[in-house]
Amino acid sequence: MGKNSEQILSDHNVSITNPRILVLEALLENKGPITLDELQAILKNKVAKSTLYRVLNDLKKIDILDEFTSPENQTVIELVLEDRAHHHHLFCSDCGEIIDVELSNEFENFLDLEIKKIEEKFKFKISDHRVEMFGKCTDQCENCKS
Amino acid sequence: MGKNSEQILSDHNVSITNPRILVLEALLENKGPITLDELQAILKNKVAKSTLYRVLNDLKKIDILDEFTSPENQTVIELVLEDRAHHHHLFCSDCGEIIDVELSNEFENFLDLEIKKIEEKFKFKISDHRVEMFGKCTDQCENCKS
DNA sequence: AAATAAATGAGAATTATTCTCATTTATGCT
DNA sequence: AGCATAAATGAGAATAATTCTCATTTATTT
Repeated sequence: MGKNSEQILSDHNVSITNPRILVLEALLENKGPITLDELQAILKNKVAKSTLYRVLNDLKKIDILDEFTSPENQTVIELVLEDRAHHHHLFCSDCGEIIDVELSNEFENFLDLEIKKIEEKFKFKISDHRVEMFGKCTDQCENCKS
Repeated sequence: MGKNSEQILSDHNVSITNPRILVLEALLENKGPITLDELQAILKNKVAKSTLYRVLNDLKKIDILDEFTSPENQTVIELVLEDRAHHHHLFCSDCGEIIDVELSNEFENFLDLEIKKIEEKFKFKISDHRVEMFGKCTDQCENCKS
C-alpha cells in the first residue's frame, strides 16, 4: 500500500500537524481528483475553513497538489505523488465526475514531438502539458444513477 | 476583414445592445485570449461590471465564448467564432502571456484515435478536448521585456 | 410611434479566498 | 522528558469575485 500521510509530510520537510494529516488522508482515500466543495464537506467540523485553504497552499508549495478548474468552474484538486503516472482528465458534464486517464506512450511521444515544434516556433521552453477531454459518461456511473 | 460585432449578434439571434457591441469589439480587437482583468480594464467606465459579467454569460450561451483558467488562476476568455481553427493554448509562467497554438492535423488525428479508445474504456461520449502547454517564453515577448 | 419585452446600471447580496491575531501545537535543544 | 521558540491553527474579519435586485433605459415588434 502507498505512503501514509505523516510519511509524505516528513519526506517534504514540513511539520506534521493534525489538519495536514486529515487533508492528506481525505485525498489519499479518495484516489483521484476531488472538488474543493467535496473536500470541504468531508472535513467539516474537523478542519477550519481558513486552515483548509492554508493547508492546500502548503501542499501546492511542496509540489504534491495539482489544482485545476472544471468546465463548470469548480475548483478541483488532486494529490500528485511521485509514483503517480503522468495522466490527463476526463470530465462528465452530466454528473460532474472527473476521471484520471492515462494516454498511450505512443501518443505521449507524438505529443512530445509536437511540443518540440511549438517550442521552436514560439521560442518557448515548455515544461509541462495537460490534455483535457470533455463529454458525458453513459450509464455506468454512480453519480448519474441518481 | 472578419465579421463585425453587430453581425455576430444578429447571426445568433440576440438583441444588439451597446454593452454587447463594446465587449465584442474589445475581444475582436484583441485577437486571442485575454484575461478578465484586462477586459475589465479596457471597458472601465464604458460597461458596468455587472453588465460585463452578464454579457459574457450571454456570449457563452450562444457558444461563441470560451472561458478557462490560467495556471495562475486567472479567468481567461476568448472569442471562438466558427472560422477559428481548432486550437490549444500555451501559457508563459513568467509574463502570463497566453498564446493560441494550432497542432498538426497528424497530431489531431492521432489524438482522435486515442480518444476513441478512451471512450470505449470509460463508456464515455467525448465531445471536445483541449491541450494546454505550460512553460516560459524566452526573450522576444512584449510583456517579459518590462 | 406606441406597447411590450429585454437589457442595463448601480449597488446590495452572496460566495470564495485571504488575512489577522490570540491561542495552541510541533520541533529542536538540553 | 521538559522548555523555549517558531510555526500552525481556529474563528472570524477583511477582501475579492460573481451574481442578484430593481428601478430605469433601450430594443424589438407591430
